[in-house]
Amino acid sequence: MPTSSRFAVAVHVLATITLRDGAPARSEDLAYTASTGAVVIRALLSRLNSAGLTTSQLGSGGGALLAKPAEQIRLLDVYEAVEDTELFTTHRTPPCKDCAVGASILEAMQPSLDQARAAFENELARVTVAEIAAEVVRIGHITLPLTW
Amino acid sequence: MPTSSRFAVAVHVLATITLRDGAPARSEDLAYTASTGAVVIRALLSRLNSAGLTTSQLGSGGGALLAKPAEQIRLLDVYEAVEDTELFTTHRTPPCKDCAVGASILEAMQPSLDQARAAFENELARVTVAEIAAEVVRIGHITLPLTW
DNA sequence: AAAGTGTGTAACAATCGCACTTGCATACTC
DNA sequence: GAGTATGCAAGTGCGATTGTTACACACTTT
Repeated sequence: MPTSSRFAVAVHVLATITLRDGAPARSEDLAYTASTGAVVIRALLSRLNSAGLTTSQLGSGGGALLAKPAEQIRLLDVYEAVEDTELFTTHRTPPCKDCAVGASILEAMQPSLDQARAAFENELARVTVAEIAAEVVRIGHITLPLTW
Repeated sequence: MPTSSRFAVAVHVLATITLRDGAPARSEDLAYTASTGAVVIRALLSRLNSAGLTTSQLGSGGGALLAKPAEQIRLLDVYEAVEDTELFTTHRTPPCKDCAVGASILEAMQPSLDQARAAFENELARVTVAEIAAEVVRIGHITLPLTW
């Protein structure tokens, strides 16, 4: 039930773009700070674009930009844009329908799992990319605007 | 990230043992209701044994038993006994320490991630195996004691 | 004590998703 | 038009999960 590293990297990328304050961020530069490859970042940005969180400018001087203010991007939005898998994985092959327990175990568990997921998502909805970016500035004593 | 079905299967197994009401459950039978192999179940039970949730009886008529009342086994206990990975996965290779954002992004995110995880775990701590087993009985109109 | 039963564990194959890399087409800016 | 940056396809490597076979060990029953 773990997340991929995409979520953490996506938050990293979005915080970085936020602190660029309007200057486009190239995928190659983003890849450098995130210690990964430019193609990985572009795949990530492709998901963020589809979710309406970022846009991309082609050509010289281009790069990634936020599609809306960082204050309006919640970590939950990032999570949903980037994660494919469900928080809870059930039986690889469905349980035996002819067994007393197997026939209803999934239905019996579902409300509890849904509540756990809801609590999880509520917390991610309470934090924005802007707040993460502010924390980065506070912790790292960064002087804005961010170059690299 | 590849996700594990162990948690769902473990709850299934524990609920089944609960409804057996003291009669040992063989790994082979547990494997049948869970639509998997006996060795998979035994590996699962090995973890549950180590966590003090179940015990095993060898020999003829043997099988798995609860180590304590089902009312005292929380879903959180099962989760911790069975899941290896962290809820959030961070960068595969740590972010660039020489970059303004890379140097502090993990520290900046951590409080938020911890809160989400805590909320998630709190919900799992509120439900017991006994309650799941009772739900199975209610939904499936099962007549106790459970045979197979 | 001997036979039968069930667990515990090791070793190996198969599968799947993630991450990385290369290469190239496409689109935009200067 | 030259240069730059994204978008995407294809193939590799890796690790975790799951499934399978095999076998040693321990306990119960007769």
